[in-house]
Amino acid sequence: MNKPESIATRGRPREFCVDYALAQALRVFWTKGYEGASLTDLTEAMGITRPSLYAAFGNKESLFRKALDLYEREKMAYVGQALAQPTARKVAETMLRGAVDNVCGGDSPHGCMRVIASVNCGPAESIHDEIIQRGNLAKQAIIERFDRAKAEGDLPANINSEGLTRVLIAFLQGVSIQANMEASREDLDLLIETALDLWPSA
Amino acid sequence: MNKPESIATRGRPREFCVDYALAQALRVFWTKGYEGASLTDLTEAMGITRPSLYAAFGNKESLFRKALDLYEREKMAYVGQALAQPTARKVAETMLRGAVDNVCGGDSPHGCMRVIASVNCGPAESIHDEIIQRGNLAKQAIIERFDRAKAEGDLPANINSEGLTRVLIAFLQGVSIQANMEASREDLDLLIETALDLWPSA
DNA sequence: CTCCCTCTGTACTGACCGGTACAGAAAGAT
DNA sequence: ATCTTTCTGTACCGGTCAGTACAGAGGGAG
Repeated sequence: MNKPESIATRGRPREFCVDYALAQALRVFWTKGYEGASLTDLTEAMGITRPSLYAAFGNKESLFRKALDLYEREKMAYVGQALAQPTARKVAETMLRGAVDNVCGGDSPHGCMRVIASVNCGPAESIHDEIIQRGNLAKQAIIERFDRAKAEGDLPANINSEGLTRVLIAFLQGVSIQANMEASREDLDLLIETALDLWPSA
Repeated sequence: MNKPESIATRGRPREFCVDYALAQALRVFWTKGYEGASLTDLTEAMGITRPSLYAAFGNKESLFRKALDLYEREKMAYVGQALAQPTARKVAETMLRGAVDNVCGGDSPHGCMRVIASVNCGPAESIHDEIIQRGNLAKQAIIERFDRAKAEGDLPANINSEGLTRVLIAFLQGVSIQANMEASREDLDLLIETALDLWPSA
């Protein structure tokens, strides 16, 4: 896993695996946020030196973006699965359980990387903006899914889709923040079970 | 407001008002978090020099603790008011409206200082721990209030008090995070109105 | 007035930050 | 073998961080 992928190129071949290094960088950013992760933290975790990092990933900010891409691709697959569920309740349930799994998963750090990074991005304003933008895309997708659910009759017609979406997102953010505040898996399960008890029925 | 309080002491009198300076420090910590607030940010906002800051407040961490005390004393008074409401629904409503007011209040920054600081405290682990501890105190108070509500019959008996408390806290954290992600007051009002629609009735 | 005490601003410390210049090493190309 | 290209590690850059040494200023006490 930690070896090059060697696609026959010129010059001295890279001595580390870019994907593995990126995965390690993701772990660091995930636990410490953007500002909290220093280049020393990153290079030590990735097992490479500073110039190698800059040659392979550009700079800290573009490394973070690549790590965020990886995070959304691998760790937030449950969002897509959730949207594909047949009912609004199943959408919420899949998303909430996915969030808890994501946050409690074995050696994984605590909290959602997007939430952590949005608060902890420091002076890198563009990162904050990008996270907001990505979040708004997801929010829109959920709103449209709930609109469809209302049309299909598995959500009461008097429900405000955007309001319910913001509530669901608040639950997800609650999972993230409470996990970051040392809530156990049982605590988080209790949170989402109670949340699902409150969820509107058709 | 920016003048000393002069309680007749020996030595050269302090030339600034400690309370005013602390209020300014609170604004900086609130907007930037613990790590994000540099001593330069703080001293400029407080209108004093570094040695004055250290003489009056100890160091950055103890200044933060004093600012956090001030925050909880002045900006989170609505929590106590909420707990004194006659019904569980009123408790939740008062708390949610207070949170939105707190986060949207005029020149005030965005997001709850405790949420921001808990994520953004960096290597100062003791601050993280202290915030968790203070949060747990509030959580326990809410749990007990909901237990009382169940005994008084204004909350269904089959409700799990701790679960409902975690849900309410998740709503509050959602208000904070979504405010930090540039949600408008209308957005936050929509969030809490929908949340209150879901709130259990007796 | 002189002594003492505490605050004031200037100017500094060592450590760390993100980022890079440079020389050498390792591969393909010729 | 030599050239070119790209990666490697060392050692450094200027800037900023939290924190402080020091001398002077301004007050009460004697």
